[in-house]
Parts: sequence; structure tokens; C-alpha cells
Amino acid sequence: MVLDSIKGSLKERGVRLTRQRQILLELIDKTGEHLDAESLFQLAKEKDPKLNRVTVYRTLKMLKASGLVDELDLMHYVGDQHYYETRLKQEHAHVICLRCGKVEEFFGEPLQRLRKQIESHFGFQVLLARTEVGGYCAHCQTLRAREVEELRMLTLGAARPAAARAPRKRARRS
Amino acid sequence: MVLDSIKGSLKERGVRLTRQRQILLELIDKTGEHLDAESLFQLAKEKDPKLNRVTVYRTLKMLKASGLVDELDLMHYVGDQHYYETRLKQEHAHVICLRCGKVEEFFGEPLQRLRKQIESHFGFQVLLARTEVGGYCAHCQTLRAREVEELRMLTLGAARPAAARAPRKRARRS
DNA sequence: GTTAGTGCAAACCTTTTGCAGCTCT
DNA sequence: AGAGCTGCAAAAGGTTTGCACTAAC
Repeated sequence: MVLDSIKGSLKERGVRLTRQRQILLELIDKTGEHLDAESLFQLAKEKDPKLNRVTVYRTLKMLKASGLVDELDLMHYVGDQHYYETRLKQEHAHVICLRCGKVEEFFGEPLQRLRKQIESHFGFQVLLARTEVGGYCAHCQTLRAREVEELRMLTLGAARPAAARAPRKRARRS
Repeated sequence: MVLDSIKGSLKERGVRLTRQRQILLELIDKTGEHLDAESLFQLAKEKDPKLNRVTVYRTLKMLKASGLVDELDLMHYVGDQHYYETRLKQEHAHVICLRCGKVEEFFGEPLQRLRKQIESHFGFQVLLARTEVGGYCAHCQTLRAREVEELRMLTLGAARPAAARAPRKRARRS
């Protein structure tokens, strides 16, 4: 089990298994992935209302430095926070839909090939690799096309005076 | 030329080519890559002392939204800032040495394969992809090994009383 | 009993926003 | 002329730090 192997690794290095860390490790383990510091903090607070946000940051930093979790950005779709996942699974890429935010995971041989080629090409020792891909998922592609079309109609409908070709306004989140 | 194609693309969309933007575009273009907002700002200030940091952020954001530059994290080796590079070159991965900070670029077929496989596997439309790899470069691997060895000697030399196996202290930047 | 770890408050760094005034086209 | 852009100041968001106290081993 993942949790146990992480705990073991920590214990072995003389890192104390405090109550707070137990809570956080358990959450990271069972929630699976894509938790950022704030969400993790909110979840942890339910189990221990006194647990501090700073402890969450410190724990995550320690786990990352120990190579026990990986840090992701998920293309900053939501904001500039970081996401964490335990480092057990096979290497995988994260595929983020820039319209609905859905995150998929891609495991596949190109990833291993990539790693190997980089190692042999540069004589580089790869410790961590992160591949993030942004675009539109199958579902959003059609919705997106419709949105663009609607926008075009609106813009043309506005029938502006001179200005030969109307510079289209860009849609914007938030 | 890159600069011209960017300028053209902007003009075409009715984006104004202000003095500030000309300066910033020129810097981004000729400095090549791996500039973050602050460095870009510092460089720009030399050409126009009144140019504001906020303008740099706004310009970068606009260029990114227009798909004219790519945003990188470079594994947050230095800090949490973002780096930018023009989007002309073929897709490539960034390989960052976690000891000396050197950044290499890797172009190679696994990247194209990866993209294609993701597109066909999920029916996903890939707009941008970012692969960052961290580890030790050929040069630092040997230095690193020596460092670890020295540290081990030091720790053993300290001849601590009980505590059978000494939990090694981790080296730290900053 | 030690020493690592925690909580709290406050700082820090990067980036964004509101608004008045300036400037491209 | 007028929308788009800039500068300024101030805020926001995410994360880190200093320090005294607490708890794991």
C-alpha cells in the first residue's frame, strides 16, 4: 500500500510521524490526486480544526523534496497553485481541457521513449519529468465550435460603420 | 523573421503596436528565451525608464493568450516565476539540471509521437504541450556523487553516540 | 530530555486590478 | 475622436519565515 510505503520511507530517515502528517498523508493517499495545498488544508481542517495551513505547505515541501510526491501545475488552468500526487503510478502525462478543466492521464510508451532518449542524448540523469498538455477535449471541441460561430454572428450582426474588417473581440474567462 | 511575424499577427487583429510593446517584443525575440517577467522588465527599463512592470505582465499575458509565446516553469528551479519563449521553434522539451540550473532543449520524435497518441487516444485537440524534465546533467552527476560522499564522511566522522544509523541531513539551497 | 515539528503572525514574491490620463490609429 | 493602452498605487493569491511553544522519539 502506498501510504505505508511512504510512512516507511519517512520513518527510515528519522522523520517524525506527527498526528498532522498522518492526517495529511492519508488525505493525499486516498483522495488520489490533483489536490492543491488549500484544498488539502480544508480537508485536513475537518479532521483537526487546529491544523495550520503552514503545516500543509511544510509537509508538501518535505514530501516533494523527498521525492515522495510530484508537483503539477495543470497548465495553471485554475490559478497559480500547485497540485500534488503520490509518486507510485507509472509516469504519465496530464491532459487538461482548457474549456471544462477536465484532467485526463496518459500512460504510454512515448513517455518512456522520451525519457530514455533524453538520458542517452545528453548523458542526463532524469529524476523527474512532467508533461502537461492543454487543448480541448472531445466533448468541448463541438461546444467550442458552436461558441465561436455564435460570437462571429454577433459581431457581424453589430454592423459597424467604417473599419473594413471587424477585429473580433476575444472571449474571456472571469 | 520572428519579430515581424508576431507584429504582423498583432496588427492583423487590431492590437496596437505601442512603443512599450515594440520594446518588449524586441527583447523577447532577440534574447531568445527563458526570460521571466522581472528580467524582461529590467531589460526594458534600460530602453525606457518609465516603462512599468505592470505593462510587462499585461503584454506577456496578451501574447500568451494569443498563442504567440509559450509559458514555462522550468521546474521552478529558481522560484515560482514563469518564463516565456516565442512560439516559432518546433515543439521541444526543457531539460533542467537541478544542481547547476542549466537548461537544455530536446527536440525529438517522441514528442510528436506523444502528441499524436494523445490526440487519437482521447480525441483531444492539443493546443499546447509542455514537457519539463529535471535531474542532473552529465557534468553535475560526478560533482554530485562527490558531494554526497563528502557529506557521508562528515556525518560518520561526527561519531554520534547512540542512534545506530545516522539520518543524513539534506543539503539545501538558499 | 532532545530535537524536530507546530501554530501564529507577519513577511514575501509574483501577478492582477481599478482608475485616471495618455496615445495610437 | 475615441477605443485601447499605460502608469501608478494598491490589492490579491500563493507560499515562506521567525520565533516561542509542543510533542515525538
